[in-house]
Amino acid sequence: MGETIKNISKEQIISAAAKLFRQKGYASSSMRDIASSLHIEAASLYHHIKNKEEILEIICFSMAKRFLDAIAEVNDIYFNAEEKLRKAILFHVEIITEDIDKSAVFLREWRSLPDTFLQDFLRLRNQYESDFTRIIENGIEEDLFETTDKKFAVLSILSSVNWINEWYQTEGKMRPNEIAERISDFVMGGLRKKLVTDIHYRP
Amino acid sequence: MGETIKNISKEQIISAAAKLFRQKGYASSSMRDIASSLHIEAASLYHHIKNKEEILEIICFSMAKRFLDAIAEVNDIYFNAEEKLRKAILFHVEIITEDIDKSAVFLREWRSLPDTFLQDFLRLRNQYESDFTRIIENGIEEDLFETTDKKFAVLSILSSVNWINEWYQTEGKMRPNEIAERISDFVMGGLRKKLVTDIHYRP
DNA sequence: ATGTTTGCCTAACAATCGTTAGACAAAAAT
DNA sequence: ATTTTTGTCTAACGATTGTTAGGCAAACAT
Repeated sequence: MGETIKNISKEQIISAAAKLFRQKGYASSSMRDIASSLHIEAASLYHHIKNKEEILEIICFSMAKRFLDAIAEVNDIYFNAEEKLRKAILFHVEIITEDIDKSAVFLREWRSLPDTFLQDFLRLRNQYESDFTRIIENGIEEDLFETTDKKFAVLSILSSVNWINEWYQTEGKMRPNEIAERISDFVMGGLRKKLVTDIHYRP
Repeated sequence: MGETIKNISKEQIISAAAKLFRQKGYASSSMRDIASSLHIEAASLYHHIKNKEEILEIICFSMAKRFLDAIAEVNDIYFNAEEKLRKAILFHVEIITEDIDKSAVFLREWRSLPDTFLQDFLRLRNQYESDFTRIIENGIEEDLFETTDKKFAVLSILSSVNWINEWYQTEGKMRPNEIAERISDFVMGGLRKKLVTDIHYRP
């Protein structure tokens, strides 16, 4: 018969699970589904992982870490608020497009985390949001941005960036930096041609 | 003992289900969960509905109809593209805030629809998107809007509007029309103070 | 060469799932 | 007054769930 040893790694299990979780959702993906996508039996998974919830935890928290590390880097390096915002958006898009499966799980399936982990997770998510908000605040202080409601602006920006997870395809022709640029342009106010200030515009 | 007849309506079942589907997701909400939230037994549900999937179908398609009717009304009544866009956003926000449970299911849980219904559902969703896109196109023709990528603008707008489902609370102080106004303002380019044209700005 | 560890397997478990059958009482229709 | 319909119930079904126990062969350590 075939080899009995296939040496599946923990990372392979996580990736296979993420792919399924994205397609069918966490609750609808069984351990047998995950196992058979790796051509092993469900019981074999437990040699590598504690249980099903651990898989979800690892995906959600590793992605959270990536996002938080990215925005920390932005705040370390750049000073100008617009540069910061553009770079933050670029990093965000890059992280999402680098692994659409895991980022889909991060964005959608975190609700299935057990209660204690859910609280930690939401803390991290709030941290990320407030780091983003800080950038907008910087922009306002620098007299670059103008917005009535910071919180609102951040949520609009993040929702736009997160939405790319719904339609992005690796085979697609649009590269992450193109996507990030278009979102940035749009966010910076690209849609409307005539602003109030344009009333005074003289070429 | 107590009354044996409670006369639960189909709509009560749908609402109770929507509430649970929002909290725990479709797959993680059992028929017994739905039943016990109505103080009846699971088997009793089947006097009112065909099966579990039917509940999801009804929620998803009734919400889809609301959204499509709303944007059809916008296109019937208004002519100016900015008015259209603002009204379309207002209706969208109103529909979402009117029933956060059902709209959450519409936005998140449609993936669990059986294949045939899923295709119909996505057709309706694309219809809505292209109705929205048409408004942006109108705006460009009217020389009101300026955007490199229409599809992109629409997706950004819709994602921003849909995101309110994540944080909106009925008890919150913000009314739907306030929310719609802020989103509209933001979308119309409220964030950035200094545009390229502002280089030439002379007060 | 021998013993230990690793990585898979088969088999089974209790729990829970959606759903159906059939009984029974209240309400409505005749 | 009798029949029919309606809305619930209890009980059970087969399937599937996450998980555990225990076996066995390959790989590794000594």
